[in-house]
Amino acid sequence: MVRRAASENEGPRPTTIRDVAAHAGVSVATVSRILSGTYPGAPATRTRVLRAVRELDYVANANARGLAGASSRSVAIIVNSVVSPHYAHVAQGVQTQAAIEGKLCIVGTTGSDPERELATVQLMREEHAECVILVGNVVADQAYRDRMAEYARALALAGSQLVLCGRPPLGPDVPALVVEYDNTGGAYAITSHLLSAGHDRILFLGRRDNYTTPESRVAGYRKALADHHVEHDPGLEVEGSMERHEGYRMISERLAAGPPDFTAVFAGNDLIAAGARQALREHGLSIPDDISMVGFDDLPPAADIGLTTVHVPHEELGRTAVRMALQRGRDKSGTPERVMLGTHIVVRDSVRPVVRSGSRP
Amino acid sequence: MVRRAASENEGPRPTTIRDVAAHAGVSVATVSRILSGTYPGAPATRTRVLRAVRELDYVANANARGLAGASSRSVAIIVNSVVSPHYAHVAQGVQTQAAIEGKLCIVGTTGSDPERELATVQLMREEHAECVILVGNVVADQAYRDRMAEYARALALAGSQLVLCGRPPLGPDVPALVVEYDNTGGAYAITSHLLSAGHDRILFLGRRDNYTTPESRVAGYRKALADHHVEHDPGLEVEGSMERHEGYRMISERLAAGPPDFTAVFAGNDLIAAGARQALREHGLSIPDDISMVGFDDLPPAADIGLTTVHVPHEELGRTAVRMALQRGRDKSGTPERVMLGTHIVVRDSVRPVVRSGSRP
DNA sequence: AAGGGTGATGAAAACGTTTACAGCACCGTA
DNA sequence: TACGGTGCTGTAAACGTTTTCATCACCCTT
Repeated sequence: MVRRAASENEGPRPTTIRDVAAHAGVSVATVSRILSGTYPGAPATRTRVLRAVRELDYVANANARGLAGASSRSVAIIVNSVVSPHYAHVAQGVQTQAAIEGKLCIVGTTGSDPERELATVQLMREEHAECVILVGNVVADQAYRDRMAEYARALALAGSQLVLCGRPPLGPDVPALVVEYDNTGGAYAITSHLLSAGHDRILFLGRRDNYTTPESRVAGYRKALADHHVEHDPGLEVEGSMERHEGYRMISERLAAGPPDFTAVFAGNDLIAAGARQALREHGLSIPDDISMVGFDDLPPAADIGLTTVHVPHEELGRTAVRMALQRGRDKSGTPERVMLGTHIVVRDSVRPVVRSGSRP
Repeated sequence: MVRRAASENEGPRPTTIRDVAAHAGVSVATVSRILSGTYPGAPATRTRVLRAVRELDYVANANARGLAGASSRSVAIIVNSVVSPHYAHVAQGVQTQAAIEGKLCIVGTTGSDPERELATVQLMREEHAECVILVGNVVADQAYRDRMAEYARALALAGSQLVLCGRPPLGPDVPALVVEYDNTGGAYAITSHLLSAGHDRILFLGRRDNYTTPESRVAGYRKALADHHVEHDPGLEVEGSMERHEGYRMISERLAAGPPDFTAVFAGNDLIAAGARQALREHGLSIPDDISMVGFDDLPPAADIGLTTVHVPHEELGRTAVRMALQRGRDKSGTPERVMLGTHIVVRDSVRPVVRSGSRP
């Protein structure tokens, strides 16, 4: 808040809409109207204004614009971490769509810390973004649902729209949009792929109860077993989180306890697969000759190691989230509140048919 | 801009500082002062205000705050793409430091399109972030320098601070900060590592003139050769961009032309290394038994394929950029304008000493 | 030629903060 | 007891837009 006397020139200040108006010989209202595209305006005036804008290198002040009630020019996304490939791809999708719509993207990271998540949501509330996209796998208990419902209402009050991305819906009376992808279907399909190749001892890596994503994947795995009339051995479901070193640990511990009692591995995601693969190799087991393996996500490591996996439309998730939110901002009624995107298998080279010893005497 | 009659209640509206003031029985000025921490205030008042904030679930309006002249609460970063690991890690560093300082992070992506870069910078100018961090490798011509200088001045005028991250400085009179890392030093060190193992035919993959990053890496490579008195064969420098498929292409084309005339490969970055490795394998050459290989960046693919490489402090780049910019915002004079972070070799398992045929008759 | 409509423009009131300035009570000192 | 000082607090003026409402000029119809 620097006071400036007319005579005392303390350096240039940014150009305002008033400068543009003066330079073009019109009122600020006219400039505002022409720039926001609300109003065609007389061609002559229009030209003069645009020239003034160019000559003065004017850009609007987003704060003033937001304050005066115009719709915000930004969307927000909250993720655990930007370096994790899944989040990075979703963020990329959000970015892309935001750029197409001429909007900016605000990113917040939580490091899976609920405390920081709350703090970030508060910051987003301050910012009045058009929507806040919350992405990622979470604990699916009641406390979580309550917290999300609270976020949704607070954000709605601030003029934002909460979008849950890859999370389950909260309930009918919570003002939140949901974009999911088909975890269960993908897991079902790829488990069937293994079963068709004759594998009936499939080790599932990365079970984690109460976490929505691994839970859905396990569900697809079990359903496929059941539909193929293969007995379900709970001992084949190994608990662990969705990280590379966890995949390494799970296989190492298992093989330390004895020789493999499985012919195929279904890794909860590609990172786990990469870690598991390394552990298998260190035990002299190669993929796919000794053990078949599939993953989930179809992220960079998968192509590198020739992994058959389930493709998840990461970027499309982000883009859809933005599209839905903005469309809903325009037309409150006609837009769906929930969308589920499909997943599909990508076949590479990590699965071999089972050779049954003694089947050909 | 909805008009509200006192009687006609059209749904709740977000709490403002006025509501808080009324609820606590003080003036808005007092609330503002206490919340911004400018002023201690009387303990009793303080308590009352904070309670009112809690009870009404008040969060400040960032637009109003920004407009009224308070320093912005956000930093901005512009990258080519969020999914590219290098950018993702820098962005993560920016995120982390921003969160520590209680600030939000605005991210823009350009897809290496100068047009979009300009548009993004304009959006950032509108946003009045405290700093705008521009990261990435670029064409190092005069047009680029002019454009950057223009950005720097425009942003400075809008109250922002331009920070160039991993780019060379622009000149003394341009208001920009620079955070670099030692490309040449790292390339020198890892080339020396290969030379010490007896390799004197080292294929450099990913030369690209006028691009700052590969240029610096080639420079380190050449300097190491010279210092070790190894003749420099320009035919060993292969042109290509910094992508995985380019590494694949470069090796494939070379091997299609004849048997390898090199014993080691210095890939311009880890992605090139991954692609090159795949091409070598498809020609029946394995690493490190047949060919030694080193990379640059120390990003995820490197650990997976056991690649000896140069570690780049990606996250630290981002954090340093934010720290420098904010510090400079506080204390205009005392802070440096340019910082160079060190790089160092990470030895894994992709280099073997040369076995000279005939050296032991 | 008068009247009604239409389209472009301007004046001014918001939006929700921060902050300069002024006021006011209270305390310790002269 | 009067007086300057010291802390708190309130009043009100910015900040730069958008938007409502009013005005004005002009053209088409009758």
